[in-house]
Amino acid sequence: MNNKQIVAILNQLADLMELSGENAFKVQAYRRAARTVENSRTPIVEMSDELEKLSGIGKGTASVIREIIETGRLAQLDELRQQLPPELPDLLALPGIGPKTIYTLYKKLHITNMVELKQAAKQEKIRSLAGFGPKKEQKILEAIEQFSNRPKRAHLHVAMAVASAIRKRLEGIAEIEKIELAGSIRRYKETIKDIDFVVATDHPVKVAEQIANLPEVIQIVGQGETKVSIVVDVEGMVMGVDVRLVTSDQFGSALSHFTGSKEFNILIRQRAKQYGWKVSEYGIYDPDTDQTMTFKDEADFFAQLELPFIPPELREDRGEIEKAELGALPALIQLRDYRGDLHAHTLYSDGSHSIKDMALAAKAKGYEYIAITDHSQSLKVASGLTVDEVYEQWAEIDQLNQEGLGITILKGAEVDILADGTLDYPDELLKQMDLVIASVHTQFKQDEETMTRRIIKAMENPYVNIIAHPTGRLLLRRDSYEVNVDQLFKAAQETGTFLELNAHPHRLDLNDQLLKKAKEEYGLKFTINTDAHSAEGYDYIIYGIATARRGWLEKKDVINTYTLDQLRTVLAKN
DNA sequence: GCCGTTTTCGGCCCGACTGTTTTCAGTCG
Repeated sequence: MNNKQIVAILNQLADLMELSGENAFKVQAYRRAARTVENSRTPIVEMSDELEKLSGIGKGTASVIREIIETGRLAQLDELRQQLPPELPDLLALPGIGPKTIYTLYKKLHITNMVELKQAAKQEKIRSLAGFGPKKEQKILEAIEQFSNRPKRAHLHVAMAVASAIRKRLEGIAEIEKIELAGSIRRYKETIKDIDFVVATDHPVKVAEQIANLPEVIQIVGQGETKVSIVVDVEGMVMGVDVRLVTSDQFGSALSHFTGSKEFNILIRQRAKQYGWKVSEYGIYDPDTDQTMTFKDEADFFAQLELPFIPPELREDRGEIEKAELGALPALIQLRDYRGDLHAHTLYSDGSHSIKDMALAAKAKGYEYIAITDHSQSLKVASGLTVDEVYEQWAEIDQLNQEGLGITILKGAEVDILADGTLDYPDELLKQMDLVIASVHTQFKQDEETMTRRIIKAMENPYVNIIAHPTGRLLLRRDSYEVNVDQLFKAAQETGTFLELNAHPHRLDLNDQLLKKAKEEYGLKFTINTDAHSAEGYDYIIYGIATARRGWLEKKDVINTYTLDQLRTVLAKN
């Protein structure tokens, strides 16, 4: 029973309790406990005796968790499952429909799934219930309609593209004084549901009207004096956008409020409470003086609570407030610290530019070095290189380095880790490379033990420097393969292997939480690479840096910040 | 169910918006 499984059971319990009309705070307590387990450094199984020490876990939840650990199930949950129709929780996914509504519909009209709900709404059975009316009924029908074709979560780079198009529009509205991105996109979360902006203006109604009339708008979800919610279509990318309208005096507190995360905001409010104050998007209210303090800048808002500026990427309730209080926030890595990309493909395999073009593009970014790492021979779909082709490529690299392009090109390869953990090139070839990346591209379905052993075996090869995209996930498309990350991190530590943070917005692998864990518990160093398949691919580095920051990484944790000499030293593994 | 520099009871983050209501409940972020 791992932490993830325990989290899933606790959350299911919370969902079902909520649906059966249970006290909302009780539900919240289980959700909070689930969160604590999720963020726990050690496997919960190993600390069964001291569960009550964890914040948010008391006697009740502790015994629930113990039951899960010992029996693998939870009687309370099984009971709720018996009482409630199995498809009822699915209805929670409908926008605008919450647990209270679902519970009432179930109790009064015996609605148990989406089909029955649609039928009841169409037959106008819902409007007669107390607290319901024709509009609510209509909303339910629309929610079901939109459910299948509403905007889904988007990859970060897609959301960024939409955001920048909308930002340009906002910049054209005369009454707007200041614009800032907020919400999860400002925190660089790996996928984005909708885009938040905070805008300063003295004419909110006028501004709201102009925003609602932008050419990209395909739906107006809501429009008030403080907020416009729209759905936009930017070159086929459909996303929800919320624009919050405040005065420039309120901008600082509003920006913090709408940047979140939700959990971070709760901690901020609790902190304000210690001073006897109340925090809202409009400022900090002091009941003693009946005054609301306002803040033009976010930093001033934090300062009022005796906190330094906390970078948005850290605002996730992972200990950042505690560290900020002590003045011990990490000095997060920045884009300007980055000296070169160590994972790039060319025309030799499945890239779309030549070695020279890739090198010159890297130079144009201000890089000092770049590693060419095309695929290895068995990966036929990506035109992996035979041994002979590798030698050909090296001749070209030698030639270019001799010509002197103003950037050093390193000889490398992204070598497949075969199903049994052996590598796709002989050691004789690997040992001549400046750096060797190893990665899994096949046989994703292996069980955890096999997969873990497979990757560790590759790390044990004396010539392997880097494991690329270590968990193999594809965001919004494919879960990571089964692998024991603790064993992986331990092996990386013992063999001196660097784990990659793959910056491609479909991957971002390792993710933020694993980076933090690997750094804090195993003291690992990392490499951030874009896995560029074209010159434009280098641009994704911003997502790699942002994810590293979310993982609390500093300059010293990332070998791409090293000078060429320092880099060569750490790559000379043996 | 959790928690305590307001400490073992009575709170639990706060406000906007919507739809149902003549004062509020549900949902969302």
